[in-house]
Amino acid sequence: MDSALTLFRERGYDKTTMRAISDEAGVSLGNAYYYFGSKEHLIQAYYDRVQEEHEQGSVSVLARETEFAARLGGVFDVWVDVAAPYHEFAGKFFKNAAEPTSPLSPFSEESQPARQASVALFRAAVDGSDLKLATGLREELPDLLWLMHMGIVLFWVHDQSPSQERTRALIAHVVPLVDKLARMTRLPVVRGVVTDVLVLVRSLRTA
Amino acid sequence: MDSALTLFRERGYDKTTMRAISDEAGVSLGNAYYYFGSKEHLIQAYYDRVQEEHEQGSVSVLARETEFAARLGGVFDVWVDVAAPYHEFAGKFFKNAAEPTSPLSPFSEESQPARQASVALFRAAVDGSDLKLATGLREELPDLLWLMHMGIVLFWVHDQSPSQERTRALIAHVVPLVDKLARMTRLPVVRGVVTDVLVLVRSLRTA
DNA sequence: GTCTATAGTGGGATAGAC
DNA sequence: GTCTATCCCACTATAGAC
Repeated sequence: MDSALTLFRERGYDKTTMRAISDEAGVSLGNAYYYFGSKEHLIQAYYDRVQEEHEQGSVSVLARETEFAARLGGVFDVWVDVAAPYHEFAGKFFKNAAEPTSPLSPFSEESQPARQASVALFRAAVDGSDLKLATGLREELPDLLWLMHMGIVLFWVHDQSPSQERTRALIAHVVPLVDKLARMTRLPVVRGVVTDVLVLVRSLRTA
Repeated sequence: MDSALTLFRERGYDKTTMRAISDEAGVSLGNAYYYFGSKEHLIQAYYDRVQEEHEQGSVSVLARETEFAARLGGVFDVWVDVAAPYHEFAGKFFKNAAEPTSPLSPFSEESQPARQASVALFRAAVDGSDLKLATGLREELPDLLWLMHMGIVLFWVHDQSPSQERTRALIAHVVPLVDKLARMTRLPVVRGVVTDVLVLVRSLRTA
């Protein structure tokens, strides 16, 4: 995995052959395939690394901040920081992850552990905050925030601005909005809609 | 393109070789490559076909319905109908479209015409309806609905239920919710949030 | 400029010996 | 578990017909 990640970074995903990776790792081609079912499976290393660093990087943010907006924005920002080094060929990764049958898909069975770890991060951001929510929403909100995170990732992958500053601007704009919306959920007028959303989210999850 | 689409449908994308496609079309392999730079370029045929049929199929819906929810749901449903025959290999198509550098990406320069045509469909759904909106929202809403459409497509690609009934259920649940939300935009309490969203959407588009 | 035929190459993936 | 040898097929190259 280390060999693969190094070479991916040096030459890009497409130009890195499985033969080069196995050579670099000092094993035979067949042996590489014994451990990794396909070239795409090696991308899992990148995922796992980003996921792990995202968790570690978020610790200090979540320890420091108490306001919901600061916690959420912090967690989003940390992801952009840790993912940055691989932004150039993240598109290739993303392409492979986008296929539903791929084990790399963020919605796949195989990536459930990573997904749950990520959702847990957002749950921590919510739970440790000052946020007061409509009843029932507290349970589902982390999933919705994870989904929003996926949207930000999609934006980031397409973001060609220097240092991905457009993505950072998006986060800076979106977070206060989410904060405002979340606090509005307790208003009587809004409650009906919140209930509808919760019913929808739950029906999707159970099927 | 017809040969390719037929074979993709019969055996799937991976099991269809370029040789088989060129044979089926009665041309040489080299000639197939003369017109299509790669196997993936043939997917463009599918993309174009769905877009065209989506427009055509939506005409009768938009002529028949006047209520916003019915018009929007109709347009969403028509897409699921026309895309259905190719659902099995749609994942391959989607994979291709997901790469930011790909001309097939729905966000790319090259697919701007198709994207605008699609947005126009949603604009028609809004404009011909009974819907009353907060000022300013009428202009941006079609773009937001197109984005929602992309979300539904994402769900559809991952949907393994028979006849993609989960996607249809999603549409059936989401449309009334959107209708409700859209009508709420004129309420005083909600107005502030609507303005925030509009500012955000506009700032993203101009950059 | 459009097309055919044929002969490659490269690299992802696999079979099967050990 | 590790290897070598091989398959398969997307893709390229080329030479030439019309």
